[in-house]
Amino acid sequence: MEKELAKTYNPKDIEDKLYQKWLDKKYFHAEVDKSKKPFTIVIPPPNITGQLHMGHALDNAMQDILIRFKRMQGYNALWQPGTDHASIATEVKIIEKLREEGIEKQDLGREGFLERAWQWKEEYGGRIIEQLMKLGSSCDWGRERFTMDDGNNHAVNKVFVKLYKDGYIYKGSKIINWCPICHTSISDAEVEHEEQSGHFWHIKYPIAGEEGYVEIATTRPETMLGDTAVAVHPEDERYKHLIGKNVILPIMNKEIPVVADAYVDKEFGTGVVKITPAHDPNDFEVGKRHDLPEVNIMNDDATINENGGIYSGMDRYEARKAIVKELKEQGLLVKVEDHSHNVGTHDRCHTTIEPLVKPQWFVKMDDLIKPAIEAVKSGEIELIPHRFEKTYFNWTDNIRDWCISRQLWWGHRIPAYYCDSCGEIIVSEEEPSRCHVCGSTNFRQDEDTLDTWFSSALWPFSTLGWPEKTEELNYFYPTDVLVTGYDIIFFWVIRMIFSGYAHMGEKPFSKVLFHGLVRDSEGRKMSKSLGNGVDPLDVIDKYGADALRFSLITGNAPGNDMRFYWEKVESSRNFANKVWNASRFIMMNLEKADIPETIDERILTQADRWILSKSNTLVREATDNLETFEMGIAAQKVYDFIWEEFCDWYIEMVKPRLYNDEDNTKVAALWTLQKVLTHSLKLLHPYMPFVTEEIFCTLQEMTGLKEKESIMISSWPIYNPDWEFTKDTESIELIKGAVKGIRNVRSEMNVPPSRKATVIVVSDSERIREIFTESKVFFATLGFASEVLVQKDKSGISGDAVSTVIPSAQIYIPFADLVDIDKEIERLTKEKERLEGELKRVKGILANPNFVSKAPESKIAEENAKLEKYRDMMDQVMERLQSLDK
RNA sequence: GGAGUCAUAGCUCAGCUGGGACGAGCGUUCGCUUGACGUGCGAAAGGUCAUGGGUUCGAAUCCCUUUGACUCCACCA
Repeated sequence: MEKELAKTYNPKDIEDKLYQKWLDKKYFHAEVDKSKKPFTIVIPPPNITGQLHMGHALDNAMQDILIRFKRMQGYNALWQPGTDHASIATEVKIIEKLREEGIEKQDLGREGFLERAWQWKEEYGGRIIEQLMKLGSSCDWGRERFTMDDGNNHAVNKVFVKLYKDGYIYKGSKIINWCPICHTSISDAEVEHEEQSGHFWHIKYPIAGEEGYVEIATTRPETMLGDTAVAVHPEDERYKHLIGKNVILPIMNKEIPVVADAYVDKEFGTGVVKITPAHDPNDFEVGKRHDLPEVNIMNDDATINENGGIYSGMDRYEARKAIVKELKEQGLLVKVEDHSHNVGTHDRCHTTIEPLVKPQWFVKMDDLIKPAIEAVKSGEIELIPHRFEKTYFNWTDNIRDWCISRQLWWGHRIPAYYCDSCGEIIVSEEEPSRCHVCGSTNFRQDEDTLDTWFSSALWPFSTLGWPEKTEELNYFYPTDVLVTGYDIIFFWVIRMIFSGYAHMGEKPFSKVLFHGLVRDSEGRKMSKSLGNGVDPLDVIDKYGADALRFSLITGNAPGNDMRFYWEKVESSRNFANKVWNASRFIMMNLEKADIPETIDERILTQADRWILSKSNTLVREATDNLETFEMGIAAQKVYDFIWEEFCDWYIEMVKPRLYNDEDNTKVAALWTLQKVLTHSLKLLHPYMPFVTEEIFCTLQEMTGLKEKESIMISSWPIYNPDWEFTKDTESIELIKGAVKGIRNVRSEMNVPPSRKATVIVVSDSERIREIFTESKVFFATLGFASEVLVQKDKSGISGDAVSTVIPSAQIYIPFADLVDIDKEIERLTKEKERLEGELKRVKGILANPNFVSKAPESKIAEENAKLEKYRDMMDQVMERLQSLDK
């Protein structure tokens, strides 16, 4: 034997070696080949600042499973990899690092900062890729892309200019979400709403020129510095008389009008609302409707600016306190109530966002989104599981314009240029040479960069070469499946879909497969602050990538969150070890024999045909499950088959034949072992690529059967209709039942395997007797029988035997000295009661005229067969009980 | 205020389009140096499928109610 497998499976010995081999052989590489059907997945590009976490591990394991499966099926499978510049996340990290060196971002200036950022990218950008490799990901690394590489920059600029020219991108002063810590605007999708307990301050605003006042209630008293009106509902009888009059804004001592607007809820608060158009999205709208001035009272760091009078320079919360204090002193504070309300925070830093009016760039969404809605509605794009369609439509139906400008440096700089002399805005891919209005040649490029999702929205086609008309684009686009977490439906999935239609005229992918979050063992989100994260690399180090992958995709339904358990990884590792050892055993036997590629199928035994049949069914089912993305179910079936049917039953059944050189069916056993093992390894390969590859290669070397030099390029097993051996399957299931019965009896009586005994099978059916006669040998190894007698009647069986009943046969084991008649009666009585229950159920259902008339025929036949079976068993139990009674 | 998910063995979860829960892993109990594997083998205990209704010959599975847990969306000051 050239190669030998170690006694226990050690992933560390083989994983890196095999991955390197795959890379060297370029198995991951896909070339355009019109003779083959493409299957394409684009990776959700991980962040360059990122460390591999469990979410990545799950996401990539799923993609790798699909890609490997399709590759083996003969598709030209491309898994397109790459990384994301992740503008704000990266910029924040770089700023943190600079601070450690005592440097502020501003000190470096834009150029200097970007230099550092690229350095960072060079240093860390490759790390996450190496980590993905550890998982076994079969990405076509030669095609790796980055959202800020030249091609992507080109794509981004082209899209921006095109959308601008077509009127979909505009610049406008609107109220946006401002993060006072990150000093940038953020989109609605980046705002997280947190329930916070706060207060409701009731404040008097005196009516100008007359006695009295109105009482308003607010959660943010500091914004009153920027109030430019108060509003009441037009139909509110209490305040109708005030409409058109003025009130005096306390502290600022300025007159502001009372306007009528239906936005005001009469029932809520006092029914009078202060209007601060520059600092509240609703008020902004009201302000627009009533043509109110917008008074901005805040700086970018959320301190009060010069418009805030004496509060100028104070932080927003400091100012709040001071203002409340002042109102109290002036007797204008009516009361303070506790109040819990939703506060918008930045999803990155969790700072309370500040709505501010600022000039920003937006994408007009109402028309662009239409094809994206239609695609999912019509089923052209399928979301799996379907329930996410509701989430999807919830967002698309309430779509708002997308704020795409960010006040950051790391990212795609907006390709808009301002003429120095006349201020004309020129949007173009290249810096313009002269102004088309005034002829000036001096321009200033817009300082802002684009939302990081602007470039990722183009990912499915930009990575394939767009805007160039590459043959890759032509061949691999649209891609087949997108695999991602449900948490980025709004950020990414929707934007890719509308972008695909807008720029390619076609969907970016046909299916989106969503998975959930990987939580810790207590169900909490894994997070840095909790310190409960589990590093996938640690898991790989301890148990291997195969075990990690397997444990992540089994035992949970698609789209559901799951918990991480070390125990589960361990059990997956044990499974890998099981496969390893079964293979080792098979190879130990194969090496001494010469197995032909095909054999005369007439020498196959019942057991051989049974396992071939089972394995054949498994091929069909596991393939079907994978086709419908039920990976966990497919994996579970492969696991059950290998461990139970193949290892615990078939291999054990076949041992006597292997140890007996005289047995002329030995070659059939070896042939079957090899065949079924190969099929099993292939079915398992997408989940456990490393262990299956190692075994497959060793097996090939040993047997000299050179199918392929790697399992990952071998062909996926195909269902063979000639291997449906129904009769043999029934026979073996009967034998299994008998063996189980014997083991049960022995175990209950505490008879150790070392004590052999005669097994007597009694059946009046000739067919049953034949089955048992052919399979006598199994009882020796599996049921610890010294000899097996198969007979028609009970002659020679005395009362002091224990027995077990299976359909159409009775099995006796004469343990003369051990038999405790009372115990035997007790056992049989228990069995009798069980059968009585079954019979009652079956008889009941068959006696129901509605069932008999309405249920499908097959179901009725099934129930009739059961009835017969239970009756037969019952007869035997009763007979046995009577014989013991004497 | 909308929407969604979950509630099945001690624990974590599977159970697809309705047809007996031979459910899975871990854990528990008992027994095994069976010539691949103790990361193993065999046997066993353990569930009125949250609640109350409905549809059906038949419901863990479909519909509604209630309770409890979670998540997402949302401009009620």
